[in-house]
Amino acid sequence: MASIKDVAAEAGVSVATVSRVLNDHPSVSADARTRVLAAVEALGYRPNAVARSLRTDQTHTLGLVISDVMNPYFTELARSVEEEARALGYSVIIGNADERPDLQDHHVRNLLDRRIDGLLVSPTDGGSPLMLDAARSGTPMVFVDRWIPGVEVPVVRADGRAAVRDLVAHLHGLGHRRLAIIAGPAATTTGRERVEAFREALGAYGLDLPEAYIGQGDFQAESGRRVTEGFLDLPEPPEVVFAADNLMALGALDAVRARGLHVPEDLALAAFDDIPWFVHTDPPITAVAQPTGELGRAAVRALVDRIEGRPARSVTLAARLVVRRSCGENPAENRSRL
Amino acid sequence: MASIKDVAAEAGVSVATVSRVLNDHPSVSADARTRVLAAVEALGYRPNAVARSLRTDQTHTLGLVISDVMNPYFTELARSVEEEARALGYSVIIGNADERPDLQDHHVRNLLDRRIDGLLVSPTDGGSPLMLDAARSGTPMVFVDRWIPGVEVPVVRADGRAAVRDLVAHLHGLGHRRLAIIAGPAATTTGRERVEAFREALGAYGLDLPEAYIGQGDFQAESGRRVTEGFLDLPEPPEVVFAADNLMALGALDAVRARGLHVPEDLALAAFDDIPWFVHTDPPITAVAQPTGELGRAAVRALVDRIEGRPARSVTLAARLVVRRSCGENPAENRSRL
DNA sequence: CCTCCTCGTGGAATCGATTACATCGACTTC
DNA sequence: GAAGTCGATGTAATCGATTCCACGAGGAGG
Repeated sequence: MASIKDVAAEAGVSVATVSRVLNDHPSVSADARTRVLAAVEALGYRPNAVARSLRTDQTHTLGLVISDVMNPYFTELARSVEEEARALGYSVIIGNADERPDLQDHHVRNLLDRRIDGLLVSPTDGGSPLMLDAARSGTPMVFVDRWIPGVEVPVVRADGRAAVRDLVAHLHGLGHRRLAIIAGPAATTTGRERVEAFREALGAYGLDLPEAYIGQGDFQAESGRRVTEGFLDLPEPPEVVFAADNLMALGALDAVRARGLHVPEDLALAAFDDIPWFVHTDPPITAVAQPTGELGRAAVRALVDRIEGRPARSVTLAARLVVRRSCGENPAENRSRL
Repeated sequence: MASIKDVAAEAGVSVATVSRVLNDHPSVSADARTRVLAAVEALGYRPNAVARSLRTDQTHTLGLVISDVMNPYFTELARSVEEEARALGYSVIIGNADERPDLQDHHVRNLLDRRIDGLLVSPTDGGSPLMLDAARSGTPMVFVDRWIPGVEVPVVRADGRAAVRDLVAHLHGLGHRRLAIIAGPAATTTGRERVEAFREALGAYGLDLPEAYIGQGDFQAESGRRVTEGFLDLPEPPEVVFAADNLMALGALDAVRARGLHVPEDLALAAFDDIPWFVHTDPPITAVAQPTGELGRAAVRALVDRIEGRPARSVTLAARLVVRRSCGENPAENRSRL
């Protein structure tokens, strides 16, 4: 592969001049510029990004470590992150932690070794020593979706509180009184917050959330299935199950169906995170929708602000309720909604 | 951030010795080794992967350019690619082409500039000059899922021919005679092949595939919807629609439902590519399942073989039919299948 | 005892870029 | 006409690693 020296030789100038042309530095004669450009063209020269990064100490690369690529929510997040990053002149390297702290650490270390300019993380757990180090050591960092309390890092996330209140109002309006939740891991902020928001919203209607109605999931479909089976085995099963993410909702749907029961007649179902597939399930699933694309874009903007020396602010966007048919039909409510 | 010089100073040895310890070169005294290791620990030193890559001309990184990350098939492929690569000591940088040739080129160029060790591509189109160049220029390369005919690059893919025959047998057994297909872009191999396999299988039953029953899609949901509407508007609409990928099947489902019609009573539906969500749609969708994970792993193994100087072979794995309820029920067939 | 290996080690070149500094000619300005 | 300025260019240092080569010490073999 041709290097800058080959180009310099071909154009009959020094490597410094070639570099100047390539980085369009002002003081290069028109003549030299055209000769260099011609040589570049002739040799099919492309600058070596590795060498450039070593010298400039910038990789123009962002690292994104997410908890689970197979989860459509994170897929969409990753996509919007890459789009915005590209628009700002950065590439993105994605690391999939698969909800495993050890894998998360592996990716963080790998990205740090590659000297990425900044790190976007949706932490799987409460914060490994490595992550805390990274945050302190000065690598620009932004948390997205989930975060680690007590760490001085901007957070970009959605607040589901209001939407969960709307959801509970919807459920209450449909006559449901025994509401259960499939929670996410307590080690994650989203895992804890969603339970809290749910409990708080129930409180507003004089309902409480008994221990038996809090199932411990791990954001994967299988746990949704397991927890739902537990609920159905209760002497007094809940009337509604609220899954704290989309995959666990899927598992819940499975569990209900496996018993020959139906949603919403036998058990109503709602989920946190809206995804395109929820329109097509049987029945379509009512969900709390996060502004996923906007989250990804805002996170990248915040991170690039930090990288380029501007102050980065935390951002919180509102989630909203999308009513479909999985909790039952109410003639008074808007039912044209898909 | 500490460099190898700092470690050398701290340990009282030369940088050469530090490097030897780090790459466990045999001729280093036990004493020097422990002193270096202690210094590494004390300084929290991590080798700079950028510098290392510049010197060794290896990045231990694979590039993966896929057509559409939001498509669950490719998400799963990407996941298995990353897993296998990690097991073999490589990282993966994913580029999402979004079915756009210009974006595909952008990513290929970017990855080449970063001097990745090898490239895994599922080409969006028939082959841009850039891609052909890359293939010729010696960068190890492997095509996965889709490929470009006439280019000397190993291909790892699934052969759906037998499964499509099984599908047509299934449909024929259910009494369907008017079968239509929503094809993928003619620029892609999978787009063309699936139509061919379908036509061939129909031929075996004395059925043919009229032009009117071949709808041109682009592997995105919206095109599935549009084509299906076209089919439904035909004077003699088909009894079955076979979508050449999962997203177009989703669009087809939408279109049917939007007219107040039902699958499979009014129109049967089958898809190429099986995904977890097909179990949960209404009705569950019959699909040709590719061994996606195995494809990803085989592709990585082939690519790493090429990178490390071993010969790489093309691999073709068989797809299989998964019967669900979207084509109608047949008492004679296995219906316990989800 | 001398020679020849082997082992452990350090010095320095190298990878491919960027960039500070020096140089040189031409032009302005008094 | 001398001094200073400015634009275009080249030389060489530099980034952080790896690795070739040289060198000295110590042991084996004759």
